[in-house]
Amino acid sequence: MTNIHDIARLSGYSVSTVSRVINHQKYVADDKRAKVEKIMHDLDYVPNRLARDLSKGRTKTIGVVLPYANHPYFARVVDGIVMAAFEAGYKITLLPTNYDMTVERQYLDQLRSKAYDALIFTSRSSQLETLERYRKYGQIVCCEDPGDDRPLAAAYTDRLGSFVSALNWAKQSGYEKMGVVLSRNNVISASTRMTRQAYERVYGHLEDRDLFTGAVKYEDGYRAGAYFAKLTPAVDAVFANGDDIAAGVHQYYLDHQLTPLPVIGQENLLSSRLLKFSTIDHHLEALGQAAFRLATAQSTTHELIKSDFIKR
Amino acid sequence: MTNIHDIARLSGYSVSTVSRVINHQKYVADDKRAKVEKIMHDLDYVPNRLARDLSKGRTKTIGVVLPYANHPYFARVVDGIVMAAFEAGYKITLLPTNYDMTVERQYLDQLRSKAYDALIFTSRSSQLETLERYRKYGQIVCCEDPGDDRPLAAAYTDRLGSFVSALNWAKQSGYEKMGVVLSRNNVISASTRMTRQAYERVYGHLEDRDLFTGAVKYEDGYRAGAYFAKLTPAVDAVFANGDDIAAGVHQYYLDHQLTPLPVIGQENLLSSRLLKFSTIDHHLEALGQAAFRLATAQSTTHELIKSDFIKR
DNA sequence: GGTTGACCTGGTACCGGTTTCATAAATTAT
DNA sequence: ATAATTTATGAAACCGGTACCAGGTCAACC
Repeated sequence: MTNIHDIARLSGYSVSTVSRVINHQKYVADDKRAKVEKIMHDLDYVPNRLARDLSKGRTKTIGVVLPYANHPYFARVVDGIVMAAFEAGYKITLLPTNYDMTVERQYLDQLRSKAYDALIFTSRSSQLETLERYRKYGQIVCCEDPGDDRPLAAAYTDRLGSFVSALNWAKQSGYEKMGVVLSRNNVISASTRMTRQAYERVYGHLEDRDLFTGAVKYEDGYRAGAYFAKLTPAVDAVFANGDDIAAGVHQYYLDHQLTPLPVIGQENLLSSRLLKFSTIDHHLEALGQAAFRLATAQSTTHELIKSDFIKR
Repeated sequence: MTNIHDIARLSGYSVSTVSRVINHQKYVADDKRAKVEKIMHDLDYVPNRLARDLSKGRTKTIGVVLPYANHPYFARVVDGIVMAAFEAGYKITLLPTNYDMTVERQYLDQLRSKAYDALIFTSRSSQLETLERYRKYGQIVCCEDPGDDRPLAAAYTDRLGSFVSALNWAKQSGYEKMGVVLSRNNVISASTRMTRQAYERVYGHLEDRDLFTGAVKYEDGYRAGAYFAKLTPAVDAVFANGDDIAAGVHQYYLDHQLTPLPVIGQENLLSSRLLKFSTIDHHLEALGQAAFRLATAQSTTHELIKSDFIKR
């Protein structure tokens, strides 16, 4: 493989000069520049990116931590990140965790090892304190509100506000008893925390029996539908953590000739449009774009993306 | 930033020994190994990945070329790739092209510059010849059948076979006139080529007026629905290049109180299950996994993933 | 007792670039 | 005419590792 020294030797100039030509810097005589460029072209030479990155100490690569790739939420966020990164000439590496803290830690160590300039956590299993400890090795962006006193950059949607809007609307629509579907029932998940908080604000204490957890996709929603269909006292409507999950709940009732249960979903996916139920659009592409911007900045700014409640 | 030389100096041993400790090689005395490990730990040392990769000449990173990230087809393929890569300790970088050949060329040049060990083309705009020319700089996998005599690795679904099955079923079901929806109406797209081929085999010549092109998402399908609703002579059914697009066609007819038009989609997405129309499951995750395996091998093997036609 | 081979260690070239610094010539300013 | 810049170029250190090779110790084997 031909390298910069070969070009230097063959052209008769120094590597410094060749480097200047490669990087389009000034202070190279026109004739020499032309000659070096010709030789580079003739030898089919391309500078080695690794050597460059090592020398410069940055990779122009950002790692995106997510549980798994094939989920509408993450797909939309990633799309926003990838688009913004493309515009800015950055590369995006996907880092799946499957919610494994150990794996997350490995990615944080890769940040330490300079494999990425920054990490974006679209979801996390580790404590925020853990992320903060790695802050000194590179920029870290998380996609939730980490609280004011935390030295982390953050881009997040207005979960609490939009959840409260949605639930208020549900209450005013006459749904007295509201069921809830969540993914992870733990305190790490911002979505879970905000849902509970909004629920308490609007409906008061959330009874365990009105809550179905462990739902990440349509089939889980279908199972949730089966659960709620048998529940007494019955719920009047269900607030789910995603449109496809809400669609599952809805479809279970349809498939079993029950009176359709009103559902509220999230993300404004195709399923909510097809089945015409209300949803919250979190503008996840915008979230991704914001997250990318923060990843390339060095601040610890927080950026709020407004969500829209879509009544159907 | 502390490096291997610091560790060597502070421990009193050579960089060779430290390197051996880092890489868990034998031929290091236990006491020295312990001392070096302690110093590495105390100094919070992590070896620099870039330096390592440069020295080794490989990155354990694979670039995945796709038009854009937020599309169910690519999301599923990428998911398969990412999972397989995770298992194998590889990293995946997403390379969006927006169908721009110039951008594709840039990614090929990045392969040349050793930024990736391999490239997977889930879609392409360039000619196959172009990809072949870059084969010598690294492994290249494409997700379509490149033909037997081409020196490219390939993983692809049985498009032609499954399309013929689907269209045969449609014909036998009494749909005499079949409309078709496609994305790109050019010869580069394997999906387009195979659809036309299957159509000719089952229905004969595809009339231009029975073809709607430029469809990549639901809204496009809806527009296609509007087109077919006005078409005379009308079509009896529509074969679309994706479930969400088929859903759009279907939904247009529903929304306008027309007799629902039978549609056949692809990918077995949620929309086809909700609206209960037939579809083809191309097992895209399996496709992604196969593509990854080929990317890390050095062969130019072809791998066919069987598709399933799902009648509904 | 000498040869063999496993074990241990360090020196150093190498991967392929960037960047600082020194030097000198050509311009420009005073 | 001289001082101060600007332009042009190369030598060499540096980024932070890996890997080959040489050299030395020590037990086993013939």
